[in-house]
Amino acid sequence: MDLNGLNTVQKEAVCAVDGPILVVAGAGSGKTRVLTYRIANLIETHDIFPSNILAITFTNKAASEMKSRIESLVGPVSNQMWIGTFHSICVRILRRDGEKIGYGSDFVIYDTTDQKSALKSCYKELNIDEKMTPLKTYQFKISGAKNDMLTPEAYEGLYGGDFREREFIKLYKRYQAKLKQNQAMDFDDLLLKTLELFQKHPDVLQMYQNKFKFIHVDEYQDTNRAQYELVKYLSGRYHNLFVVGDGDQSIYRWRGADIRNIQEFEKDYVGAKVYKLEQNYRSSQNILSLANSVIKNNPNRRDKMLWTDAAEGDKIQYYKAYDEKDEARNVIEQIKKQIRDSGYSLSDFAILYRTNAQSRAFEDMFMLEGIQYKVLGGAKFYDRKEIKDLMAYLKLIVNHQDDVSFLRVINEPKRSLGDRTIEKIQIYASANQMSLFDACGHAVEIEGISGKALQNIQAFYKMISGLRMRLESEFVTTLYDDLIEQSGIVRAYELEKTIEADGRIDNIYEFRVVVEEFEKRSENPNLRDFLAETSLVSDQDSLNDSDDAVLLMTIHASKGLEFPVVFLVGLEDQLFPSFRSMDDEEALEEERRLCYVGITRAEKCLHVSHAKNRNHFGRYEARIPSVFLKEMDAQLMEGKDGMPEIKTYGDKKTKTISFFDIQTPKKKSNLRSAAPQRVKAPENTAEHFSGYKAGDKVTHKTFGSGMVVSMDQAKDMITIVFDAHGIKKLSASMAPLKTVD
DNA sequence: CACCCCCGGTTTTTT
DNA sequence: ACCGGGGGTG
Repeated sequence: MDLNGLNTVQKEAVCAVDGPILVVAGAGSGKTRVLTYRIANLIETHDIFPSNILAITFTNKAASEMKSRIESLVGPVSNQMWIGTFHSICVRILRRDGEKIGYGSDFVIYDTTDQKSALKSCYKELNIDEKMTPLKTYQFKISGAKNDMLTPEAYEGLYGGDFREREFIKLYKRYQAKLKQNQAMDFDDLLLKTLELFQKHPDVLQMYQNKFKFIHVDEYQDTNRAQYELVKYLSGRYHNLFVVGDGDQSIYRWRGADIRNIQEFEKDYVGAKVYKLEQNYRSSQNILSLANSVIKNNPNRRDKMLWTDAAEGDKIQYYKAYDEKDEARNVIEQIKKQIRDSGYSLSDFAILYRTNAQSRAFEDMFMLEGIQYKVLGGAKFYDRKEIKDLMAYLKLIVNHQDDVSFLRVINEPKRSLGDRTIEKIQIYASANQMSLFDACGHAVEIEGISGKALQNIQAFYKMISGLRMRLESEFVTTLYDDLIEQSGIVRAYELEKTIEADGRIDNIYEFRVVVEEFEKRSENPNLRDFLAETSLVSDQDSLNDSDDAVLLMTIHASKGLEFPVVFLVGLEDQLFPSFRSMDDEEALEEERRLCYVGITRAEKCLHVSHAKNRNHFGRYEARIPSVFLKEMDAQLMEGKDGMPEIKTYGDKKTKTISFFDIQTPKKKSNLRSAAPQRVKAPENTAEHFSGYKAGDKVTHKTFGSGMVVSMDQAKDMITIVFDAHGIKKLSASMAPLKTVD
């Protein structure tokens, strides 16, 4: 194996074979290279069977890229190895052995919309009022419980004593029962049910433990508790676990990711070896320095300092826009200028923003100028009504227990089957313990259904059953064609004769291309796998290198990607950082990491901008610049208006690391040796902790009086319940707190 | 009983 | 863009 293309640390990490290994990989430090070479090296130098290797990536796109890179190094034997996202690997495991925990191999996956529909039925059955508690509230709460790995029963054990939780517990139980009855799992269930399978069936677990002698996890900083446990289980026999990640790029706390998983890896896995990749191969010196000037404001981080051999590069281009239209106009002006002067092409540019809604202004302007662009995420193709309807049809064909999909399509297109008729079917189904679809097979017996309604129900039943019978023997594309023909969905849109309906028809045929591509690519194409794959696509998966278009996406969606020129836009208070992170230290730190991720996507040139005014929910509002702009080192920036004026009204001057501090390896090593002492010295904060204990009454400058609930000395965090502001987590050493006697 | 039109509220980030 | 509710029509 030729490892000459790797630097010393990369080589060391690649060549370390046994035991737990953590690779702390800063942005752009070549972690994908390390992962691929490590796996290729296992196969080629150490004669490990590819079937004994598991690799977990963050997106399906990353998985297929890694797959083809490994294949180019070791050849097609690599097909034997398992590589995919946590969710897709769990699906694979559950298809095989799910029946041991009550799920057949034809279970379907519910996305957030399906989840809402299922919840809505539960609301109805339990007489819960949507106006009192919006669906979303309980939807988040269920996901939160699942992120903490709490089944309804476990949740009840913990909180059952609280009468305010009773409704939720009832709902959560009903929801899980409904999913099982429908033979459906939501995203969180894919992980939890796999864990349940491992817990209840040690033989299954053992089989996988023996199989996966070498396990790899990318983006380990964004694993949640369930994923952590899965990895722990799977690596339980051989302990050959190779994880790669960067605490500074942890941006999914809100969906349960726990940064402690990476921070405490060495504690969790005794004898772990740690390698730090600190040389950046992606960005210019200026971009890197800017990133460092922002991220260093996070108090709780692992010591790490990225450096590069690259030249200083262009200064960061700063622009203060009048409003969001002016911001978009400037971006386009800059793109045109750089294409003209520096020979870039459209696909070299990416526009990164905090929220999907921000894409609008840019899209309008690109459209006006006739410039090719592509928006990742946001109003997704798969979110269109007609695509969701077709997906629901396909799910119902695969799994006729799926009442949620049934309800979605029974009267789409219109079959004169309204609320009353469906209610009658529901009553019959629940009285006879069968699915809504099966009840349609007994439609003649249902009282009050006759005439046209009866005929339509029977026709629907016949159509779906007919398609189901051909599931094994027919091409997926043939089934799809027959479905759109027999369901009459296209015909109904044709009759509308509107531009809107024509657009929907186009989408239906575009979706056929997706089916076709799946069929070509799969070894054993079947509808079940098509649905799973389609349900688990991420934004990045739709990325196509051959398109020459400017890319627009959220910073979250840009994770793991890189672009020659990046526009980081909308750097405004309340927007980025988000207004939701204002009261919460940890959330603010996560926003800062997000900013760091955005900056480090850029290779050669970075533009940052904010608008003084912005249309927000239809209101034109004055905006103030983001605290992150304040933290950026002004010496690295230039702009039309000279230096960003915001630097002058910062309340306290933040120390800026000028790029001289990290430019030479000498200085770098100073920083590296100095910092661990800071991290390893909780004594510094111990006095603050000795001042507090749980139950202490305290006052806070802003939040008023409250009581200490708990403390986390390692993280310097203290949790307090304030009388007027609820629970807050604060920095114990920094927060303006006083004890009250 | 089903269907259509109109109107208003909705958006942090996502597998 | 999509959904729900309200109200009118057939």
